[in-house]
Amino acid sequence: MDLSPILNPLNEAQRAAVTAPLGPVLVLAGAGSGKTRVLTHRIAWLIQAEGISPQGILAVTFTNKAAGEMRGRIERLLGVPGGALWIGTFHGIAHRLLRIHWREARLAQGFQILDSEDQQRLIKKVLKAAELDESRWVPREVQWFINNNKDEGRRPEHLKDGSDPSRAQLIKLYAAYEQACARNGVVDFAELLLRAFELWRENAQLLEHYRRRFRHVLVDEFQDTNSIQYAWMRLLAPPVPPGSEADAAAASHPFVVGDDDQAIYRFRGARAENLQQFRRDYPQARLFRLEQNYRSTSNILEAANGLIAHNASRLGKNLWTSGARGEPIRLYTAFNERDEAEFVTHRIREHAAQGGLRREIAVLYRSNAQSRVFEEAFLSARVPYRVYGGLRFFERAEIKDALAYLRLISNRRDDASFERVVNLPTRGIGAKSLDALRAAARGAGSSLWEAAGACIASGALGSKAAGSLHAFMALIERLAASTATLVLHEQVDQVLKVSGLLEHYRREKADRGEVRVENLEELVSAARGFTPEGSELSPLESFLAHAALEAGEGQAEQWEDCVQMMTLHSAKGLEFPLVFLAGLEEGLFPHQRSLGDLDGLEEERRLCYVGMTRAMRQLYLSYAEQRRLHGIDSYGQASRFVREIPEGLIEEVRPRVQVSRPVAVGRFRAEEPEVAGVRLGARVRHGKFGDGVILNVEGSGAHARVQVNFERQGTKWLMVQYANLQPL
DNA sequence: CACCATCGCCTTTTT
DNA sequence: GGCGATGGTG
Repeated sequence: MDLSPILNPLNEAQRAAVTAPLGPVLVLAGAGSGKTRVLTHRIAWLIQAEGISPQGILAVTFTNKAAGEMRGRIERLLGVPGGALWIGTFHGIAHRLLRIHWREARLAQGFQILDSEDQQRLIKKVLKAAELDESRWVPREVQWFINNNKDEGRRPEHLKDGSDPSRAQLIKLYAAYEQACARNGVVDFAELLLRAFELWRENAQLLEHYRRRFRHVLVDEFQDTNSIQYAWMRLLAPPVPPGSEADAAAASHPFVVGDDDQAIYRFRGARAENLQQFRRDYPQARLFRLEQNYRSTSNILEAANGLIAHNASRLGKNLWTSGARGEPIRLYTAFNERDEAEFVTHRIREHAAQGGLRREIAVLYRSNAQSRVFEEAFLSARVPYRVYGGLRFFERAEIKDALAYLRLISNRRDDASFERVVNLPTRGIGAKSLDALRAAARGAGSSLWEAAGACIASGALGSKAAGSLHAFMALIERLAASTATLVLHEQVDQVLKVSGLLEHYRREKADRGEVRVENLEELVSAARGFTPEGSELSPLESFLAHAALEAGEGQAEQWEDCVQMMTLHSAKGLEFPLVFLAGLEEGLFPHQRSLGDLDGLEEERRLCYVGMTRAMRQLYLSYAEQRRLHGIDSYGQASRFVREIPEGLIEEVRPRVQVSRPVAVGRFRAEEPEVAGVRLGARVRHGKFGDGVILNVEGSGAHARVQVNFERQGTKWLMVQYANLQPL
């Protein structure tokens, strides 16, 4: 067999990792060092050189995008379809297992998946049922508590309240939420993982089956695994205790690849320590380091190295490149966020004018909300762009409405879907009737659907409401029966029409409704283009699971040459010749919420590192001195990350004033504030409130307002015009 | 019960 | 700026 296509493109370190003898392997791979290449070539190597069947290989990634890419690369490498390989995200693979073994996992057949919004809705319902005040028990926090415990593998019965009454309440809520999920036949993201773990832990035979089948488990982005994912992998590929070499032939061979400097998912329970844990659990593991970067110029790499060196908790490595020094990193200090967007637009047009492709360009930002200003600028300058993430297709309200009908058709017990559409379009089933239904369902421990049937039969509802409800139930039953024989997209189409949903949105006010109708039509074509996989599910069920697991990227148009816009998180694993890293301001990036804690700050720094190392040839950094966010203006300072980049690598771009040394902290334009003494951070005296410090400035001229933190009175918003502030 | 206007709240990142 | 809760009106 000719192995040269597998081995030739590799450098020495890569080749060593790819051809490592069977046994546990840990690859520490820096940004741009060919991590994905090593993973895919290892798989090809296993198949072609070691003679491993593709069926015996399980490859796990974190995003659907990465999974798709890996499958494509392997197919190209081997020249055959990689259908037999199990490649997917942790969630996707867990889902696949649970579909096959729903009985053993004690799940409902045809269980459905909650996305985080669905989960939050359900939590709100649980709170309501428990008659708890949402201001005291914030749904987000309850959600966090539940998910966090699931990510650590803890069920309510494992938790101790430590005689803390509010903790005790949270534990109760967790338990109540679990019951609600079971009643409704639904499963959230964290549950997929935990359930798949418990499935194996509690079914020795099943586990044995999969251990025999998947001798080769490859995990990408290992620094982003959480406790339960690690435990799951360890269960599948258990460490061989020293001295039991006799079993070596039957051993599993985990091959994990990661980079502690790119750990950016701590907020959802990821534990970068799993890299070290792996070395402790698999002491015989071979360690490979990939430190040669093939992506970026040395300027960019040095800057990124310099930045990340400010993190204390690192395994440590030194990325190097033999490539050219390249152009300096450019820093643009924008007047405000619109100026920032215009600057970027301008540079993009220059790039295009010189024959560059727009798809070579990425605009990266910390949070999705920042995309809007760029979109507006690109729109008016007619720069084609594509936004990744943000409001995704399957997360749109009208799509979720349609999916709720479909879910109800495939599972009557899905209360969340029931509530969502029982009165949409309005059919005379109001809050009162619903209250009665909920009470009945709670009393009987049944689903809303069952309670509805019972209430109609017992005459517990008014005759009008009972009639409407009956009509609704008949509609669902009719749809279920009449569409059962249709192909998927006709099924979806029928549901949209017969339910009245399409008509409802058609009648909605002008443009808003129009977009929604278009989206609903898009849903039909999505269904048309959908190929169900696996035989455990009906096409409809399969489609619904797909909708939850893969929220679907926004408007595609992949063939068009577009500027790529995305958050730093979704940029991981990608590379672009030209990168704009925007919004580098204290409070925005690093984000306000991480300023207080060191671990959070280090994660933000890694995020910045990830962003910088996406750039191949050119990197632009920018920040705005004034930014309007959530409707209010505030003044910002350059992010500390800018200052942490070694001097001499950055060149400041200043169309108005030439300043050589960048980023003096706390500097403001002299001409900006129009009222004397009204500057951020200035001390002022007020006739009534006493002395204070200016925290924020909003508006200008006669409408200018300032937020002042008074020593005695706390913070207040004042009209500059009337406040008569004395600068101190 | 439906519809509309208003107010007050929050606001990171993803499967 | 966007959402849900709330309250008033038809």
